[in-house]
Amino acid sequence: MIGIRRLAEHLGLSIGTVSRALNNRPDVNPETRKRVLEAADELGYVPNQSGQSLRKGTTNSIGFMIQSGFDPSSNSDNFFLGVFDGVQIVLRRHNLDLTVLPCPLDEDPAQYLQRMVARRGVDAMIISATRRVDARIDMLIKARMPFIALGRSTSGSNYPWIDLDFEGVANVAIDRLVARGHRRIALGLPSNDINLGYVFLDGYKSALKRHKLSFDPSLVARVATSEQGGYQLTHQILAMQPRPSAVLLVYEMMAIGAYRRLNEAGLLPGKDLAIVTFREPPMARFLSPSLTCFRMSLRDFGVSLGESLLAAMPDFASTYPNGIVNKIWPLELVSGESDPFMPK
Amino acid sequence: MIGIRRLAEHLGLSIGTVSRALNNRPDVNPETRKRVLEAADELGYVPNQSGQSLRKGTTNSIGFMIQSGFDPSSNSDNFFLGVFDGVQIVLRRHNLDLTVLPCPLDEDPAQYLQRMVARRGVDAMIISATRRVDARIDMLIKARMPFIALGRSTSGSNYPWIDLDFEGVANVAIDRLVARGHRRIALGLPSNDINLGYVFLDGYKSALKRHKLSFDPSLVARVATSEQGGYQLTHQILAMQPRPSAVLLVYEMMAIGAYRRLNEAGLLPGKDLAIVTFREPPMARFLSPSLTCFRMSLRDFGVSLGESLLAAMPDFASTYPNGIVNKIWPLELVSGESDPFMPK
DNA sequence: ACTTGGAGCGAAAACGTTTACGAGTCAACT
DNA sequence: AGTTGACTCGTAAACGTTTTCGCTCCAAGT
Repeated sequence: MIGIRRLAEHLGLSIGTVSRALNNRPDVNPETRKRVLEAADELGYVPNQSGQSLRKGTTNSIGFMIQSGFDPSSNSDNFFLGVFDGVQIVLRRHNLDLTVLPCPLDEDPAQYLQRMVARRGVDAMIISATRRVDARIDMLIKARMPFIALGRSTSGSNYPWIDLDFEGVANVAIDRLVARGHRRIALGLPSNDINLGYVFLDGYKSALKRHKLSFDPSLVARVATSEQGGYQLTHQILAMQPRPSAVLLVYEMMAIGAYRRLNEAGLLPGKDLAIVTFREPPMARFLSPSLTCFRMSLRDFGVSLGESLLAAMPDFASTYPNGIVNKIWPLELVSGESDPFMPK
Repeated sequence: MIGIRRLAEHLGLSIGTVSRALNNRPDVNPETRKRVLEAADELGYVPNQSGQSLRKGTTNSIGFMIQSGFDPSSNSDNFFLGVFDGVQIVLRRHNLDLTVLPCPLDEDPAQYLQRMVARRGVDAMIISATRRVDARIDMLIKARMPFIALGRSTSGSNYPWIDLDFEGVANVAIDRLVARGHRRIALGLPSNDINLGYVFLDGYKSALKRHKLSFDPSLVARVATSEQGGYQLTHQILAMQPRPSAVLLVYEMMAIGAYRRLNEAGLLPGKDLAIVTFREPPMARFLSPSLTCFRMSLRDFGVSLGESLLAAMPDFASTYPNGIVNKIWPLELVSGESDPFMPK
């Protein structure tokens, strides 16, 4: 493993000059710079991460915190793998590396993040699964660590975030259901403190209002964001009098549970209960009837996430001069057969 | 952000003593050690990662390389998230952190790994999606970086790996299919160089041999490890004369495609073609008929992975004195309805 | 009383970089 | 001819730790 010292000796130069050559400083002869770069390549010199960041106070890597383990509220498909890819497209352009930090299931997310931030192992942070009140946000602001949150929160005041368009989706979904004759539309929300539950509810309410339908709190259920939750929710719906004719689900896995409960009762999704789900589950097209849901490009989303993060980092403020950006990511309707026109 | 220097000043001690106190060295008064620890806690001192690893040559963090992006041959989110959790259970016991390194889709995995290793940002590596001949293995050996591979390979000679029991699964599956009357059993393998394809084929062959069935190469197809691949494979099977009565698929997503192709042809999985799949897809129970497949505990697997890695690290050889360990992880049959007894 | 030894601590070097500063050379200008 | 400035490059300090070495102090042994 070769260091800058041996590289300099090999070239007959001082380590200072070699360093400047490698870092594209102006005050080095183009001739020598070329020699240095060639030698570095030949000897396989790679700067030592620790030495570099100790001196510079910067690590050239970005942390992406996720929760590890089987959290049923996590997405069912390759959501993160897709997003990582988009983020990296942006980061690689600036020689930044992405390191994913999976918070163990049994550790408090804020404490885990605290540890990671204090170690100074990353220059900036992406946090996911944002809670309605999320201690991590105040913490990051206080620690002056640039970050972006994947999801809005009521914590903090003015910080960068990017979120999916839950309100838009709720509105489009309700519009569609109403147009198809539905009036009593149930809503399945997550039972935990994930903020999207609140935003989704807002969209649901405002859409109802536009259609001059009254809001009935008994139609809103907060259940586990899993197949189990969907099963249980559908069980409740079947017992309601009068029974809702449609249900809007925020998590795709819930739809699977809903299908199962209906099948068990000898009922048909789309016939006895219309179902619309938020994000497209990977098995959407293999469900029968096909599920009406919403679709997004994970890679594009990741790219946008990366760019918004860089805009929040002082070192890149010149290339991404947007400052603090808050963005709402749109989704596209995938029309299925799980919510046909209501039979008379 | 407070460093050891200011911590020492605050205590009226030298930084050497403070460091020794924090690191549980013997030559420090228990009284002062207590004072130091309390002050560190109070002032929120956390050692600077870069300084520490520059001096010690060790980073206290383990890298887990995965492929980011939508590589259908890679496992899904849920697989890795589950494994991460298990790995961390072990690592946290030794104050090690897990950092996941997602290799961008468009970068050569070996080069990416090279970069990560040369930067000295991690003490050891876990690599996944092992190829039959995998440049990463020789590279890691040459760089003297402790590692474990998730999957066997023909590269290298004696290195730690842990792999799923593909041969066992293939044998159990074939036994079951044969017992149910099937004689012409097709096999769906990945088209890329992932090693499991070869191992799985070996298991398939040896099982056939045990049952004194001849091996027919025209029955094994190498297709994309995706739903598309399964669709295409089933398409081929339907055109065969005589048509195989069963198919054994190595990737769960293939089963989805198989179901779809059969449905399109007006045929029924399990009736017109028996289907058995390797690993349980998350939607296994919602397929109709339910899929016969194999199940494993991701967390337990992760724990074993973590322990085997530690055994390969010189610093932990005393606590995990197994040396280089190669392990085959068993899976459990989940009996479904997709491969019933063959009708006469 | 003198040595021995251990316990506890401070001083300083070292890890691999980057960068501020200064020194040297040489051409161009006054 | 002397001054100026641009262009290269070397020197050395600094980043925050850990660890080796040696020093002091004091108790215990001779």
